[in-house]
Amino acid sequence: MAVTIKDVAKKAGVSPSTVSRVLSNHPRISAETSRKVKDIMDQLGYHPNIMAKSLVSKTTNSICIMLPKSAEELFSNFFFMELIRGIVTQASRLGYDVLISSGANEKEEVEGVSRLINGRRVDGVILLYSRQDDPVIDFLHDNGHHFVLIGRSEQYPDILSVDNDNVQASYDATKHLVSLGHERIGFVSGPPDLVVSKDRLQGYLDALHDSGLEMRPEWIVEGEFLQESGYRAMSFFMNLPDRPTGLVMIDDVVSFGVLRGLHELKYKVPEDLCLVSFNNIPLSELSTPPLSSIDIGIYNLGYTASQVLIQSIQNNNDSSYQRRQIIPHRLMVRESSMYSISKK
Amino acid sequence: MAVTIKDVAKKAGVSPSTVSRVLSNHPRISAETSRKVKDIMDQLGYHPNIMAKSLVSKTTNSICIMLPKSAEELFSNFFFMELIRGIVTQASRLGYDVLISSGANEKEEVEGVSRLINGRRVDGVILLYSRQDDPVIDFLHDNGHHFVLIGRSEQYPDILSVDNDNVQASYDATKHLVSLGHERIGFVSGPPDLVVSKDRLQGYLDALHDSGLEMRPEWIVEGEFLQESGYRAMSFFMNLPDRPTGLVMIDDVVSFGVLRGLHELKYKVPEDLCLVSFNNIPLSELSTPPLSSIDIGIYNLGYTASQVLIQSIQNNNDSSYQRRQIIPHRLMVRESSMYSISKK
DNA sequence: TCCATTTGTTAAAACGTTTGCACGACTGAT
DNA sequence: ATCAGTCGTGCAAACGTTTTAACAAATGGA
Repeated sequence: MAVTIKDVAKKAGVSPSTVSRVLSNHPRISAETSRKVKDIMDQLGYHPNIMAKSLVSKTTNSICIMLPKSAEELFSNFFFMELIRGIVTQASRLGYDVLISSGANEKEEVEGVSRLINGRRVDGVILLYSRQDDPVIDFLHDNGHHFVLIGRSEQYPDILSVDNDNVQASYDATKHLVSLGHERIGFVSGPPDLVVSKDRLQGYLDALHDSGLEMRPEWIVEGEFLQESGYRAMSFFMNLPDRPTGLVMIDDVVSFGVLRGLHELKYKVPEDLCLVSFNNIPLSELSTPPLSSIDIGIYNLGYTASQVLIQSIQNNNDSSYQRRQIIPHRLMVRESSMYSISKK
Repeated sequence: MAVTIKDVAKKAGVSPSTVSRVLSNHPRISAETSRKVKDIMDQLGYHPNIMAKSLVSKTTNSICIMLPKSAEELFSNFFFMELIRGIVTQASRLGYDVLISSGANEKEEVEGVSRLINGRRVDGVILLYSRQDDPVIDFLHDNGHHFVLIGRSEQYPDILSVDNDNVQASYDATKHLVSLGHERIGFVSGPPDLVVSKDRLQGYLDALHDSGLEMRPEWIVEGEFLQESGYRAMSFFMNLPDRPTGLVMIDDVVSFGVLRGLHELKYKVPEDLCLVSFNNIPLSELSTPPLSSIDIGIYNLGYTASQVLIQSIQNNNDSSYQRRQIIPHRLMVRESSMYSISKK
């Protein structure tokens, strides 16, 4: 019923092979034949059957995104949506389709990816974030599949990855507060099994150390990427006898929780507490007060991940491409951190 | 190199057909053979080639989401992410994969969908929102493809769709303000070419009419689903000689713009202006003050869309399933609208 | 005991492409 | 005129499945 390459061939009076060659711009096809076949193709409304093509070429021209089970909890939705936009845009530009896979738990995640990869439905996988020990990474790595990690893996430092320099970014954020005269600076971290939490904590520690500032364990709290975490952290900090005057936070959403709590308790930002956080989601510009935040180039992360993955697929890994791409970050200074501490 | 059905067959000492039948639980396969073949399958690590399967079965077990060009502008990111989660979850439960398609403009959108549908890569399409005249809908409808619209089409009232009763929802929101004694109620709408804008405007008008309240053209403004729109609407309203005391807004993000503007101008919410909006994104609970909002069940919209589409694909449309599914909404009353007007 | 049915399996065709090989028709240098 | 090379095209095999038709063996009712 659907029009196939044979229908086109018959009507054009050529062989199916010729039609196929027209399709792929084979050099040894005469301009005349090419034009004639092409005419017939859109006259009949021909569309190549992608499945048949994949079957013989052993390549699917599609990649998949593994959406972690807890996408709704980790980071903000903006983060994922923006990442997906970047991925889809570049993939589509390079002629690749994007599939979304997910799973309710790690086992399902591996099964899903395995089905797609082993079933030859996708050529490669993009992993959206990096847990400390990720069975999906194990699976992909051990079986030699193409994949790229958005983030960093401690276990496999040599896999393809796209990441920010989170240590440096956090260093910058902390130094920004230091430069304003803050000497008591706290840190609100994320789940400890995420590499990004470790890196950002490290940058904070480095900055304190380089600035000759005191590091106090009670000024460091862990949480989730949720407003509640920020809220809790805030009330913890504000009840401390010797509380910090500045805070670096792992994610904007967490900061919103802090902001909300401070507002409820009638504290003033930035006068009572200066805030700097990460990710620079659009709402951080619109909170009261607007939030200083590190822009990590989310779209760019996704875009580059597509780029790198597809490059790797097409060159079958033997490219001289950088194994690890670093997307630049940039501190956006806004009102929430615009308050200098005068040294006494 | 990859293990195929033939490898399994050879090792098990049966024919490929038998292996295939084991795979599909054919009734006329002996329990013994079945077990033996299954053993060999996971001994060899066999995974069926989905492409080959699709080629002969003429069905792909995947659907695609058409992500509109302006996903980043329309509605909030939360909206899309939540929709996608709902879609992917239910699709995966029903054994379907989900592809994301997008395009920089309407022409590219049609091309993308056409390539996927005509190239037999997907069995159906989910459209994420409804413009007044959408060439993608025309294409899918005219060629008899399976698709479901999240939203409503005025042009094709009989297509499969999943939607809220936006007229009623907006009616409820407006009536809520009326019940608090408000008599001067404004409305901030979205782009006029979106059906959802029309419906919500209609509900607002109906409610005013049923309550015997005055409708003033200057109390209705159009905008985008952006904070800026809310900001602009706010300053327009507040400069009116006879300004409204309550506002119904098409989207939470717009409300944030309004909130921000009011805060800058030192107006108080809800005392100076009561606000009710739509979509109930998580942040609306966390704004200052928390925002009254209509929860439209976004996840449910996506979930149901998958359900309906796949049902339609599998029954080839001749099901007795409702053509149009309505997802219930619910007004979440919060501080932004908790202020009664005493009639003078 | 015989025929009809059921049961378990196989051979082969089909799905719609791509591609290596072959081959005839030119071209142009000898 | 011959030969080597190039050009344009076709044949047929291959990709990994599913499925129809066929068939041998087992079963069982008369």
